[in-house]
Amino acid sequence: MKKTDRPVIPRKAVYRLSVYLRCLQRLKANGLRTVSSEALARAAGVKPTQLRKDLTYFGQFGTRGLGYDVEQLSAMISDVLGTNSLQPVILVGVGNLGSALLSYQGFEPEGFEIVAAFDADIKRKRSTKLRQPLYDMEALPGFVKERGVKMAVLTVPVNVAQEVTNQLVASGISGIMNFAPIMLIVPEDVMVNNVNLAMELENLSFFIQP
Amino acid sequence: MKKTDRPVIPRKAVYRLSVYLRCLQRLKANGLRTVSSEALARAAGVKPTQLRKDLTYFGQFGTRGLGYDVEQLSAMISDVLGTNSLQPVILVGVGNLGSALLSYQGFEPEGFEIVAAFDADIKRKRSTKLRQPLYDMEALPGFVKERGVKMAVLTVPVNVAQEVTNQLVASGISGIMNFAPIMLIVPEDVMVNNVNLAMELENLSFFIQP
DNA sequence: AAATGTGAAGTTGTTCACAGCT
DNA sequence: AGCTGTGAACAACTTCACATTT
Repeated sequence: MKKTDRPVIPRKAVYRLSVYLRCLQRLKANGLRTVSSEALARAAGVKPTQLRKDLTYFGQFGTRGLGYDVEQLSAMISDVLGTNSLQPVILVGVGNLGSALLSYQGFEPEGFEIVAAFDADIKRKRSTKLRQPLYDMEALPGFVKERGVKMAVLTVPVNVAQEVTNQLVASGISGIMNFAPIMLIVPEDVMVNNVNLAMELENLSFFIQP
Repeated sequence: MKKTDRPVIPRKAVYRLSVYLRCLQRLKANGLRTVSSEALARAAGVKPTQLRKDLTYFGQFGTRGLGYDVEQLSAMISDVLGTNSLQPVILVGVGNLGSALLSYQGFEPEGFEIVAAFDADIKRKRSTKLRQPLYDMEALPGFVKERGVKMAVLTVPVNVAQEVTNQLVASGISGIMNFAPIMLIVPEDVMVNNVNLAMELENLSFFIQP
């Protein structure tokens, strides 16, 4: 049986769902009750037809002649994305970037909470004052199982990234946001999202060249 | 005249170039001199044909029957990406995420240096000890011109993101790495790369749902 | 009349198959 | 013989055109 029981949905469409959700939140804050695909698409920076097509992957939510109910559409997107309830996330690798992300407070409002940090050498890292508890790697499997954590932020050095990933997978983690510049090898049912800030800059660098 | 005098290159191909470069650096560190498209592709997590196709956008760099020269291919990619020399980058918006990125030391080895930070209210932000000088927004145009800065990291609150973007563009910035969850409106010759960490988590969240 | 939902057409990006070097 | 380079086939994604609903 394939992983894709879900009617095949383009990954890009799911990304845009996140964008739409943010736009809807702003509209809601401005007191708007309904919005047309044209208006929402403009706010999201896409074509109206794309917005409508994206939504049809998940059902029908609009009213012809009228548009979409802001509240209702927000709710449905949150529901689809699984961000209706605060989801616990762990962070592994409390180095430079890791500590930076631990002190970043932008996840909570979006439905994610970094509930704990893990590192191979917790003594050396104690200096930094963190909001989250910091544990040794061996505490990982227990913590993940007990708290039912599904997602992890991986900010370890590249040379140990695969090894740590194996531990994460063995502990039951099924989603990894990977900051190490390496293609992690994971089982089919585990999802990896690669994020590389330097790479984003390189990409910019290329496209702005004279 | 179109912006695309450059033979149209898929943006994704440029991203992959960054991936290849990192793989090549590891190979070089391991003492390898040449590499086949198959080996490099495996390391990068893509198909060999895709790697070869990507490279042909920029020229011919391999030797048939032999493969690619690691050193030479690295050099050509760095050159294409414009990361041969250290590029100065500024950061605007020294809030939570902004300070986190300022303390992140992962850019320098990749060819980028955050040379200064800017904020609308530098007095309130003085508390944090930064490696980089912190200036008021009004110092921006002068600094950018004087130092020839081309790229900026934008980490201001979403409600002022567009306004600050306009200032950046007016000052001569042509590449923006935008962390605010909003589609910035910029002239055609300015490039924006959107990065949203919460969105990456949402995306993960969707795909790992049972 | 206004705006959604959607099959079909069009576009872009990926993979194949094999010709062409070394 | 081995491996790259590439036109052609294929697949994925986007846009169009318009039927459909309120």
